[in-house]
Amino acid sequence: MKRRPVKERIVETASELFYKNGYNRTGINEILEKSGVAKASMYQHFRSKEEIGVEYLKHMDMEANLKLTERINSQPSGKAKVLAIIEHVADFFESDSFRGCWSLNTIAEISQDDKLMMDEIIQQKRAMKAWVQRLVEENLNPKNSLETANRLYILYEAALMEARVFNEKWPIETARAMFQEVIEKG
Amino acid sequence: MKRRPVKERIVETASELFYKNGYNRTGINEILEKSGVAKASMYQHFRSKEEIGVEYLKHMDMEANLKLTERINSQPSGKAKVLAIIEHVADFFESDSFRGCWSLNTIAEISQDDKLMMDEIIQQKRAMKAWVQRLVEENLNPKNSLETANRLYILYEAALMEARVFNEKWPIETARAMFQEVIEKG
DNA sequence: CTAAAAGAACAGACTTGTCTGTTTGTTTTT
DNA sequence: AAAAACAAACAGACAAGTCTGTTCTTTTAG
Repeated sequence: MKRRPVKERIVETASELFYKNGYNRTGINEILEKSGVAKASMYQHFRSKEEIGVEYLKHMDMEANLKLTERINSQPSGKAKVLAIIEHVADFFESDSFRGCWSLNTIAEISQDDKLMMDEIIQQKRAMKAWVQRLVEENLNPKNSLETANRLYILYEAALMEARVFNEKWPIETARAMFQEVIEKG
Repeated sequence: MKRRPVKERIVETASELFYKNGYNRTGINEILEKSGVAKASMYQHFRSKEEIGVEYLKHMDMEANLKLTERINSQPSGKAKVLAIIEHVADFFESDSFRGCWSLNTIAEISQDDKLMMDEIIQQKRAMKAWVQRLVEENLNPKNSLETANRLYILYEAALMEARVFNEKWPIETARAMFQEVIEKG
């Protein structure tokens, strides 16, 4: 049986551990043990832990974007496609590994000087905000698409964050109700 | 000149450092240097770093609650008192040390097993949510005070979080606008 | 078809530094 | 003189990253 490439194994193992236990609380050695990769091999692919951290952020982002895309594609054009954002959060919450937003978790841990990771996080947040705005423009007819997108975006973020903090579902329900009103009025 | 009590000096120094640089990235020794306290003295007052962490959370909470109380008291009864919550966030954002919510920053860093700190954080969040609900009940006449409070609460949290992530003011403005609509409709 | 060469990946000891927390003993304050 | 605070060495765990050498797999050449 052939094992998967080293780089993939590292990123996947690191992603699990970073997301579950945090970036700072997860050591290189633990990642190496769990992924069955030798240290020297790892440092062939990554110059530093921070580089693995960036790949972790990208990996999580990609997976989430795939799922969100599916959710959106499964809906007819119009309001339903926008609402899919909140349904996506609800799905995410139901998964047993749910620990909120990887970006927000990570940003709280690292130094502002960790440029590589900071830039990736900000970029992901801006991309998500832009995505929401695109969805709004394509599926709603709001007077002010930026304002509408801003509202939906902070509701999305709040749902994700608060569901994690309380480990309860109500923030998602609350956000969903507000989402619907913003969409209706749009 | 008489110095302030050791315990206070530690909590205040730790609070600055924990909030600015993060809990995990701030070592005991740095706190001791900056506060001018000897290690042995410190361990007379605290059994562990985690205990200092709890005091940090309480300290930040108290300071913020004082300011929010002032803000609320300076407003006439009615909608203005509820809106004071968002004005409080705006104030907080303007302060140059602003780094978002200390609780949410900390929860991302620590293990779920750190009972002392986790409990303090959850308790603070529940207390804030209860405070919002009390304000709603005393100053508005909503059909459903819990639902209204939930909405205002997640908007408050979103404003705090997103203003920090982007280091931009728009999330607060967006939240303020939504706040007003929730209040009007209530 | 086989054997040598090359390139990955593996194993793990080691360096350097950081961290929390302990201990012992001295100085300051009250 | 008793209590509090100080100073500094120490212990032990753990971190990231380096280095040496071994094993396995694939490529290449005769």
